[in-house]
Amino acid sequence: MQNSEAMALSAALLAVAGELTQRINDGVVARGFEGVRPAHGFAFARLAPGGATVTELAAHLGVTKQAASQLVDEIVRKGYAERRPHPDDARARLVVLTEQGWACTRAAEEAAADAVRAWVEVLGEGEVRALLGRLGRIAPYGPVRPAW
Amino acid sequence: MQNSEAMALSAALLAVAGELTQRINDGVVARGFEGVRPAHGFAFARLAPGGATVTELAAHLGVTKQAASQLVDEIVRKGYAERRPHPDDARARLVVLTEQGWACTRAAEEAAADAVRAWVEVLGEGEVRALLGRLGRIAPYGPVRPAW
DNA sequence: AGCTATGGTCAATCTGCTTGACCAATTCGT
DNA sequence: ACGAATTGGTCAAGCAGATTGACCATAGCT
Repeated sequence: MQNSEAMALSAALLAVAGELTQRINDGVVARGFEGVRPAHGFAFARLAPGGATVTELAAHLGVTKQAASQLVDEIVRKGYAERRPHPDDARARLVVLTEQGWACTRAAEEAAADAVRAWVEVLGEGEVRALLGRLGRIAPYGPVRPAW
Repeated sequence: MQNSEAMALSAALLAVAGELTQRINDGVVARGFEGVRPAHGFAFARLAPGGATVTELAAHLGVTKQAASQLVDEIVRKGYAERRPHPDDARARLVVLTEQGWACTRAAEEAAADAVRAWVEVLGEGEVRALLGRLGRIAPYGPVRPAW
């Protein structure tokens, strides 16, 4: 495979990812959740199952814990999450989603589904599923980082 | 297609795109080009054919022309590009890559090819080409923006 | 008990980007 | 042809999100 093809693939991937992020965020805002940024969505995804500590969140987002702490301040101030005492560790605090935080997460899922629906219209459902399967096999572990 | 699947697809796409960006940038740095950020690569891509004005670059990157101008200052200072008078418009200046800028662009292509090669080993060349084809059909127009 | 590692915050600073003001050259309208 | 509006570009100030560094409280190990 030629270098230029690799570059074209990279460019297409980045363009699609950037567009998708934009669409999801716009969709969330359009559903009435103001003051949310894409990074918040990735935080919510980590908090959703059963909450997380600031340090865990920092690792998930690939930033310092100070930055994660600021982000938590922000989503707490906006009513999407709250800090609760950690059940097992008196040093730690468990950050959990509020009901509004859950609602915002559901809105993001709907927005993602809307965006993907546009792809299904172009490629067909089977192709999109195949895309998911292939991406899943090359997706890395490690923190979720901005695409640039 | 369920919302949760759309979310999984989005997450996989973002993860792959983020990882790819990281790898390309690391590869460029490893080839001896210091002080370059991913955004520079996208600027180089626009400048490569025959140069561009600051305003065109701003449109391509989806930022203000002031931000684009700063970025040009930076890559000029680092020796990757230079400002030349515009042949047709005395107000404008044409920003073109230097030889070092071209070398850096080639390094980025090689790094991209390295990253894609890892995918080929997992999926096979045919599948990767299919991926490129599918992404190409859903890739948007418009500026290249950070994935978040 | 003591020592070290870990979770978290406060404070200062940096970087990339935005808004706002402005100048020089071009293009448009009559 | 000539003044008005538009366009290309820079300067300056300020903001937002992140980083580094210092510090405290609790845990865990020996």
